Amino acid sequence: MSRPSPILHRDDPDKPPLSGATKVTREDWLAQARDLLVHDGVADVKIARIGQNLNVSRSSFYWYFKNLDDLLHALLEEWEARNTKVILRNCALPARSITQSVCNFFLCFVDPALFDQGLDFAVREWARRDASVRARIDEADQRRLAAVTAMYQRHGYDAADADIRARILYYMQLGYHALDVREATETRVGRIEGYLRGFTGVDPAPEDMADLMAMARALPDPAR
Amino acid sequence: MSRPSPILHRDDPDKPPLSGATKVTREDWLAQARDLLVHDGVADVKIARIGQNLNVSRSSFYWYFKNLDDLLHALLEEWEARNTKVILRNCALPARSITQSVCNFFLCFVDPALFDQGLDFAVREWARRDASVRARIDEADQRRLAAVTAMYQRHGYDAADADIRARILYYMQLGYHALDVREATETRVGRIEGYLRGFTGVDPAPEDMADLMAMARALPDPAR
DNA sequence: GTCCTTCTGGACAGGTCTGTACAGGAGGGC
DNA sequence: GCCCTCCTGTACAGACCTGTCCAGAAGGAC
Repeated sequence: MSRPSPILHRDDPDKPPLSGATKVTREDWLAQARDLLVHDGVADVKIARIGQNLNVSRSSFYWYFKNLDDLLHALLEEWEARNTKVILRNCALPARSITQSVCNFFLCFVDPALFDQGLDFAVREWARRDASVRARIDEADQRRLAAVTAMYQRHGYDAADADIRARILYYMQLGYHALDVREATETRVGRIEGYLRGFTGVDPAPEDMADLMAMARALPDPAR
Repeated sequence: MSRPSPILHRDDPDKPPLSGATKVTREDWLAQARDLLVHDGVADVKIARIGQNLNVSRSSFYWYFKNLDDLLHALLEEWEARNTKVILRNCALPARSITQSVCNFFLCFVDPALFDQGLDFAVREWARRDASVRARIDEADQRRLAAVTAMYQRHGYDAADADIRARILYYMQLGYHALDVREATETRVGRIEGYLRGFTGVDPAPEDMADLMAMARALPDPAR
């Protein structure tokens, strides 16, 4: 039931020691809150619970944040700054073929250090009951889709075709995560050539596949 | 902010009048709870709030249900009996071409009376923090994917190709809904030929497109 | 040492939610 | 009319969560 907590500032040897009566930092509160947001949903992000996880009383919270809304707003800023940026960057990466471009797109999602899928999904869920969050995620989706569409167009797809393919690729990637699919890397790699054909409409070039395989071998196994 | 509530038994002229001191039925409690589950998430399904919406006190709830868990469990049963069945049925429908089969698949999601997307999504969200729900949704996804795969295979796709295409189709459909996309029917219909080509790998036959267009015109506009 | 700033703990009031106990209202069968 | 069953309202105890107030602990500057 319990999962590994994010490392606290006070437990991290790489960070400067805390001075005074300080036990936790603003970042500690944020990290724990993000953890709760991702795993249990917005409704379960509670000051009391975060404080308990941090082993610190709630009054500490009110030193760093005005109230719960203030903290949630900060998490939203973080999400906005991070996830969309990664997709835009990877879609803009130079590539010798559409196959390689699509691989670049996939890379966002394969490396947990890049695109935070859990956070993205949690924010999406949050948006269902908060119109302002909804507006921000709509805008983010549009920017991401535009980037993917432009990627296809750079490889010669006409506007209409690029639009459709971008949607299939992006929606499918979200659906894949909506299912919370857990497959061994092996399984995923085995399927990928077929996916690539499906997404590009062309057979992947041998050199693209070779690059991909080399990359895949370097990745950790997400299945458990 | 407020949305139209489900029609209560007592307000529905088609249903038999309530007798005795009865003000609401078990189904009323369930319908309101489903509404909250879909729009606000499990965490916000509260007896107090449902009772308020029904204009009835909480003690009524405890007549029909043992406790909150009992009600949530009933919602889960309902979901399981409904959504998966529709997909299995539509995938098994006879069709003269893969294009028509894919259209049959789409039909599940286009008609809100068939597959309840909101409920499916809400259950998926719920599964993130409840292992038993997670197990049930995993099983449902497997059964659905198997049905889509079999559909492709019936039209001559080999096992590996059918598997990939089924996943692209199913994941993409979920992703589409994860985004909560709202497009005018016109827009969707305009894109559909491209989607069909993408999902089947073949050009849609004119007669299939004609059938599709006839059907599309009969549908209500989901955009607002 | 002394003061200052920064941060935390404990206590309090007020709100929401759950589950239980029990009295009573309103038809239906007789 | 009378009882019986079904259903609902009120009241209560207990859990949990929020936001505020204020005393005080623990380094840093001097």
